[in-house]
Amino acid sequence: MVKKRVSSRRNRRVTLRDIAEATNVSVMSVSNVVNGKSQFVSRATRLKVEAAIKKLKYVPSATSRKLRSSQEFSIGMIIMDEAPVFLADPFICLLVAGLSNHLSSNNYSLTIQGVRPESFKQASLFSVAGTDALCAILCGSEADRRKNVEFMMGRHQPVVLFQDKLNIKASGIAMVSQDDEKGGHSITSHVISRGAKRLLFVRPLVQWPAIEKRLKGVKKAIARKKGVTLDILKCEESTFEKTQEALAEYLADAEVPDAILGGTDAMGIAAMRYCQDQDFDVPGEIMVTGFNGFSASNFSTPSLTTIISPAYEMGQLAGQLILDRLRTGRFSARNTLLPVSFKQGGSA
Amino acid sequence: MVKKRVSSRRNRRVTLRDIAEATNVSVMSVSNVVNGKSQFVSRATRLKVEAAIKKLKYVPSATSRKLRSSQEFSIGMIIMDEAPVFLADPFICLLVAGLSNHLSSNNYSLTIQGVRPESFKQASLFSVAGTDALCAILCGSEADRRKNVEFMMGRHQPVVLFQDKLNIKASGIAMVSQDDEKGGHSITSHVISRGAKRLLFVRPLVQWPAIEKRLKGVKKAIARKKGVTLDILKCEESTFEKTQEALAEYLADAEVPDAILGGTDAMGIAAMRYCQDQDFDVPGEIMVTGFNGFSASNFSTPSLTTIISPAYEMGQLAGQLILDRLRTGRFSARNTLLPVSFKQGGSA
DNA sequence: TTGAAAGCGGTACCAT
DNA sequence: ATGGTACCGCTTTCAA
Repeated sequence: MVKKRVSSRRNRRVTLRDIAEATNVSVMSVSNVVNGKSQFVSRATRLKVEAAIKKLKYVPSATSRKLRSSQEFSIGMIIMDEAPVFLADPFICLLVAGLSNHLSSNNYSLTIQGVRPESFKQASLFSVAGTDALCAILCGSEADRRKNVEFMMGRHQPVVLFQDKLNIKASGIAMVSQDDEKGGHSITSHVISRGAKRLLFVRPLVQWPAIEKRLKGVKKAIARKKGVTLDILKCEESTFEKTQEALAEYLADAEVPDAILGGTDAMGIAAMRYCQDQDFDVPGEIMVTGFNGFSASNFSTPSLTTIISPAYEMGQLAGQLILDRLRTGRFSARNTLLPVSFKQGGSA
Repeated sequence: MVKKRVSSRRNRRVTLRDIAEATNVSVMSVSNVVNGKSQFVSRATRLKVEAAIKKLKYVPSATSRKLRSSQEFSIGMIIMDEAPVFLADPFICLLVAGLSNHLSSNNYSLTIQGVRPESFKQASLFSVAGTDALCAILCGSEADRRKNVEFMMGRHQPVVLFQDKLNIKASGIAMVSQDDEKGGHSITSHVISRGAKRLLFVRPLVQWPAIEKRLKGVKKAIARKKGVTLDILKCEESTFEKTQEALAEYLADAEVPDAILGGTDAMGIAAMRYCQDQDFDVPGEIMVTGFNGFSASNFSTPSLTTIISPAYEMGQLAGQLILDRLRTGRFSARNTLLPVSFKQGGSA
């Protein structure tokens, strides 16, 4: 005896079958209508079905489609940060916007999550999200980052890493970065050409590969110059107040630098405002620069000399790489480096 | 004859059944191990299964679980914006971070998407994401917003709206806002108490309900005061340059205002810097204020007098409301208004 | 153009 | 504590 579906059960979701029964059409025809495959459906059937869909308020189940077709149409993005406010940095926000928009226009969705470094593997994204591929921006030591990457690859999904340079020989991973080293070099050369001798690089305590690369560029620019020295100041966090506190402590018993190189725009501006509060003239007595300049670099007086980041484009590019990889089975580029540009402001 | 699963098929994903076969245990026991229900599994079985899981590199399928359990463990968030960079405003970023973190700690994931007003209904989030509930922050006329909300509710999911005040009598919707009217009132009263007579409110062209409420507060504060006037300047976009352009045009043939009230911090700072470039003293000749103050309000000289927004808390609260609603079937609050606070800076 | 049946990979439910 | 089986709602596949 054929089991009859109890269609009167309350609160049951309306399914393709309900539409099929209501219209005396097969489930497949309904499916074809829903998916706009009008080639396989007669006009009469389509109209009948569309009417029933409207009448019964049918909403397709994305999950069922995913399960059956073994595709998630969804990408996960993990943002590692020590602070809970993982979207505080405009760089991250632009990156995510670029990624999200590219995916959206290709009918993919983006699931995001911020995680603290110590609880990376517990991220609910991994257990509950259902993704076709993963993106991440990681901090920490190379060993730590490598472990986390291997964890992601253990999920049998392609991985795109931002702002990283891990040397991993696997076809499932790609990296998208901006040329931080060049940026660090440019901005340092600039202040040196303006006469700075004693430089101070202000950086967050946390190890971000991007910051290390900036610093590398800074050192390279100094290497050839006679009489130019570099101090490095680590700030516990990269907030306005913490940066100023750290700088105050440093200036208490160090010679005043000629130029302060901020690891980010926010740190640069915090430093600049502190110097001004101490009655130093910027850039007359102390030059100050930022990094990853967005609108905020215009907020200060003088405006901040900084390095402009292609963050939005990096997000877009990552989306493109991922979708191509899902289609073709291979990454068209494994290691992309996008150019940055120098922005002259009034602060250096 | 029992159909035997062809386990040699290449590239097939490893499933619970594979683990069950490999360990001579039932599928359910494997499931119970995977879900940590150790109450139902003997130690010996558990160990066997765990070993096989590691060996075969089993990764659970979130989607299958979702389909079977009729829960998505996922919330969607739609951010309506005319600009593609939908995460440009720190208010949105903090809101999203608060929401995401709350959901994550309850093992829910967050899917986000920015949409332009005219393509709201086509958002891929609706068709491909698979969510239990929806959040949104909308702009546009009340009629437009209402249509979009009705569209969301047509998906049979709870909806939480941020910064809105639509009067909708349905149990499936809740609203979470900050007290923008009070904020507008506070900041206006402040500049009036400092002697401002001619006020200029600078706002984006787009209709955000939050901006309308701020303006309402501004007008309320003025209503009782003799000799205080208000002009409203609409900027095409709320970017730095567009704000300054609009202001330049306004000042070309209007009397100089005593106070400029920025609709957001970014607009306030743009206005302030323009005034300073025109050699006006801030706050001596012109006072300037912002709204939704975050770290950027410290970036300017002088720092910006502004209204501090509980954006992160709003996100958290929305997460809490949603999860409660999914558990209990009803919203514990339908219309929440979070307090804002006044922040004294140097600009007014 | 239409339809019937299998099955995606889990969990609910019930029996033992 | 363990196992058998139906089934979540859709798409794939193949036959008509």
